[in-house]
Amino acid sequence: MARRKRDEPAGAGRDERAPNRSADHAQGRRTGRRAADHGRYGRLSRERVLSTALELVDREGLSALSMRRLGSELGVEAMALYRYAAGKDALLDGLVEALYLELRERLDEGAEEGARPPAKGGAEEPGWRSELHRIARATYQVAMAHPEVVPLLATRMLAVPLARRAPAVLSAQEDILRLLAAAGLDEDTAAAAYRAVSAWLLGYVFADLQAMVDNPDEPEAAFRLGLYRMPAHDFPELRAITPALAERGGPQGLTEGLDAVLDPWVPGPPQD
Amino acid sequence: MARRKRDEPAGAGRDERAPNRSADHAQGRRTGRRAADHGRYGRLSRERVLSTALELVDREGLSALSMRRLGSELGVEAMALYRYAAGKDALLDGLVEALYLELRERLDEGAEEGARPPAKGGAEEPGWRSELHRIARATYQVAMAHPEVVPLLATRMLAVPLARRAPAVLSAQEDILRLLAAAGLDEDTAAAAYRAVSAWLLGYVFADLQAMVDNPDEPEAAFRLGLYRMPAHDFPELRAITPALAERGGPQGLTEGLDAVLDPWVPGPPQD
DNA sequence: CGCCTGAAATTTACGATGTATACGTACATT
DNA sequence: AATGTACGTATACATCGTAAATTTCAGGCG
Repeated sequence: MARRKRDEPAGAGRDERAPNRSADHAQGRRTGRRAADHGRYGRLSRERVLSTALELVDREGLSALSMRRLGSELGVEAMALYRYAAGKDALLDGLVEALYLELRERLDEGAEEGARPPAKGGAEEPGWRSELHRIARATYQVAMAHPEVVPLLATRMLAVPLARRAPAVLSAQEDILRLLAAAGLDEDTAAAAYRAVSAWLLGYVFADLQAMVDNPDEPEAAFRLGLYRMPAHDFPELRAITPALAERGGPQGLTEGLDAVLDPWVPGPPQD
Repeated sequence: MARRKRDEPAGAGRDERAPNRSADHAQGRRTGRRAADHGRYGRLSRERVLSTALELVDREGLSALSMRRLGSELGVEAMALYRYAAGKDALLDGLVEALYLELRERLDEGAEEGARPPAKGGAEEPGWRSELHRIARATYQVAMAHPEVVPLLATRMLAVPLARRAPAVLSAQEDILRLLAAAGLDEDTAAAAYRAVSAWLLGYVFADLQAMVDNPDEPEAAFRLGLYRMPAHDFPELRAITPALAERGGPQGLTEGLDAVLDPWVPGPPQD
């Protein structure tokens, strides 16, 4: 019962502080990397664990992510990872968090341009809608940059309750809610609109990533899509439209749909 | 090299024919169930495997589904399942297929009422929109009846290319496309509209199933949602709106949003 | 300097999982 | 009754997540 009194994992939970003291100094060099080596490239850290995991998943897919494999990728035994993520599930949640951190980065770096189109003529806020679009586009970009991680967005969203999500995740949701409030929506309407927005964002990303390609190396389009194996006369519409479905909707499809989805909830005209 | 010449798994692929000849007769009884017992309750079949798997997942969650566990649920060794599903992934695809079969059932049984509101006055088809709503509602019902399977809808959709999907899946998609064609959309518009519809359906279901409850047994609502663990002043909007978010949008939220999502693509007025 | 302490990473071990391969067995057809 | 074949079992293996104990390292203190 007197377990875990000392030797507690440092940042296994959602603790923000990094467990390495001098973050980037290539330390452990003093001894000339003699024994045990402490990982291939200096000490471990939650950040290093997560970013390496993200690279691995991007490169080889979700199923390639195992504790041992990630460990070896970091030059470390599997069990060493348990200091930085409480378990595999926590690691996956960490990947989701990493995506949201990247989203935040993307949003921040794109923030210093055309600071404010200083309110046209009416009493309408001009800012909130374009801000929402900006968020949507950035979300789309992040998702397309890490398609292998996208399933986790759905999976973990159904697994970890809102209140337990990483701050990076919550803050993205808070951003959207703030914009909806700026649009003048009262609390109940904002809740409905928020659900619509998040449903659309997620659904659109999934729809756009939908696996269409059956045989990637085939030069002929129809064969690439595997059309020949679709029962020809049973699904004529589907067969006819598959090539068009294989194109991506892109970010503008996202923002257009976003306006449409928002339309029932906001007072003003949708676009102009 | 000369492997698998005989003894091929019968229906492991997407083969439709059932491998048992007399489907429901409680066969194998002639010998008085002497030796080996052939499973606890008569022979195996793809249908039995899938429906048992579905029950198991509904009851204990996706992570409870393992080959051995499902085997023992059927009174059979794990390897026996490989005659009916080529592997675990194929089994998961089978679960998705089962959901679509249930969708089909639900649609068929609800079909014999108010056969046709016989075209009001104009040249507009009145039927396609309400049919789409019907499909949406049925989809919602199926998803809510099997929430543990819903993640698979996303996961497998990104994993198996359209042309390889089960007929039950394809036919559901074909249905939607047929309705869009009936609405007068040309091919390209129909493709865009179809993407919007499927994105919305999927996203809405996910949004509505989003895990909000942190501590189910708590009588106080705020505690049940885990609000106390959400950094209070960092996410004020989110915190204020969480209780409203905990309510489900329900099927009417789905159909309303569906109309909104469709609005940019269809010619006529949205509702009337 | 050498020791000590707590943190970081390793070692070892266990049970569970997916599945390849080989084998048995019962049934339907002849 | 013989036989071929569909169906299920038996055995085995590599890999997985992770609990527990152990070793190794870094740095503050005498």
